[in-house]
Amino acid sequence: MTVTRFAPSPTGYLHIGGLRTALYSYLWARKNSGKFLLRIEDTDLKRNSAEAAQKIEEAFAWCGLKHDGEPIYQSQRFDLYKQYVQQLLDEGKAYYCYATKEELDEMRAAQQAKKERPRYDGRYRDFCGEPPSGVDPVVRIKAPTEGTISFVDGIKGELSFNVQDMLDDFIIARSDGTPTYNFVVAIDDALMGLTDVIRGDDHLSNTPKQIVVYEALGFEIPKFYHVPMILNPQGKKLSKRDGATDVMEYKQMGYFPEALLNFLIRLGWSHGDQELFSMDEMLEYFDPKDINSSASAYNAEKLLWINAQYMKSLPADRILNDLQALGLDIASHPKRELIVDALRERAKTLVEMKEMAEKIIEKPTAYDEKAVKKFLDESAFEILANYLQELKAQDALEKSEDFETFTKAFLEKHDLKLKHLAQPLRIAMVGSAVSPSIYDTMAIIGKEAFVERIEALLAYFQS
RNA sequence: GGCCCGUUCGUCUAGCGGUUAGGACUCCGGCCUCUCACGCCGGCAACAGGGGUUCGAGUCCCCUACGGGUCACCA
Repeated sequence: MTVTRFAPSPTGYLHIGGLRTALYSYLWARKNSGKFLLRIEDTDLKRNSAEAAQKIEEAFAWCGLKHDGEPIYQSQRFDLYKQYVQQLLDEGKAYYCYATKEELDEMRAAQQAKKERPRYDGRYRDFCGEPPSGVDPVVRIKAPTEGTISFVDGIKGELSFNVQDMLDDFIIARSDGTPTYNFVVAIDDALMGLTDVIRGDDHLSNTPKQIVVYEALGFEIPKFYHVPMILNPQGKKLSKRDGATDVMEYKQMGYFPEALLNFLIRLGWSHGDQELFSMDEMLEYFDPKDINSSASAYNAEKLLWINAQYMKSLPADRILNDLQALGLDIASHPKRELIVDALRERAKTLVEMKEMAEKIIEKPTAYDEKAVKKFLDESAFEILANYLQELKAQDALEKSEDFETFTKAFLEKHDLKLKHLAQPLRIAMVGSAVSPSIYDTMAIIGKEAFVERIEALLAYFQS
């Protein structure tokens, strides 16, 4: 069975790059009817964690990514890790190192002065004398001192690292007894039954270290996939300064989670020429072997376009629901579906749609000067006054078509073209020369309010 | 600096030895049209450079350049 995981360190929120690797892991597990697990890498006790984990769960929930089982917190498994440290100690595969930080700093400085790679020199590797007093030792693992460590990366292909310039006897337990990252990752991945480790390629050079741990402990080595990073539009590593990196910010900005996921899956992965993928299609087509081996730059315009595509196709009640969450209360508006359908081809985000809807629903508080100047002359007022009079005499105008029929009859009767009337009516309805179809706009506003708005416009310019 | 990974239009990408190098976003034209959008049609635009291998190279190999990652008692 395929088992994958997402293993963030608690940094406070779910990063958009994290979401992409999580999505890849999620898809691969689900596609193979396997398991997708969540593990919080909080071995550094100096950092927060409960709150950060909650943020990740929140973002997952918004995106519809479900992990299997309860999240695993490394901070709660220290006893377990200690057993493995002891096991390696007992088997002679690890040892206490009494070198102080100062000593190590000195050693590194000397190596760098000689233009050598900084690495632990193994001074306590075979030490069996009397330990220096007053030093809390760290535990180091005995890494191989020569040869190569090779593995096949599911994305990058066959990889081979020369032990001499990658490894040293790295620390697996700090002087306070807490275990370190590369040690616990290997243990947890093995114990959790991981078959496929999909992670950012910033971890690529950790992999040989983790393989050392797997081998020392006799665990089976999983398959690795190192996913290239997401770059900012300038081609540099994506950072907070590049705008929205927190997944939940996209919710605030009016994006659909489906669109964000669609955007992220296409960043570094493709299936022929297809751009839009439903979750079912993602599950059908996704395979980590098709992930690109080079980094890709974040492109906000493409995301906006994808969101617009979802805006056009998502069901109206779903969109209504999301608008409600953004504070637009039209759940009981009689024309709520018409509002969505009139705006879904114009608004690229929910926030935009909310603003556009408000512009129609609320009566205009001002009239756009340019539009007034361009479209409201004497004859326009006259036409508007006539239109108003006949409109008031009409009853039972309800649907867009009703307004259209009425308006066309009016135009024909007075031998006018629509262009004489459309823009003046728009200004009356929304205060500017831009709105959806005037008939839809009329229907949304309703006959009573429509009459009032024309009257208001005429009154405003009579004084 | 050592090691590792990478390099097709501005961006995301297709390509898996023989293509007029395809699609998408952006941008620019045009059409549609009650405005704005949407949609449709069209256009601009790329194989980092240099060596090989081969009848033939974007595709395979090497070098150079550039970009990224990583070298902690962080994860």
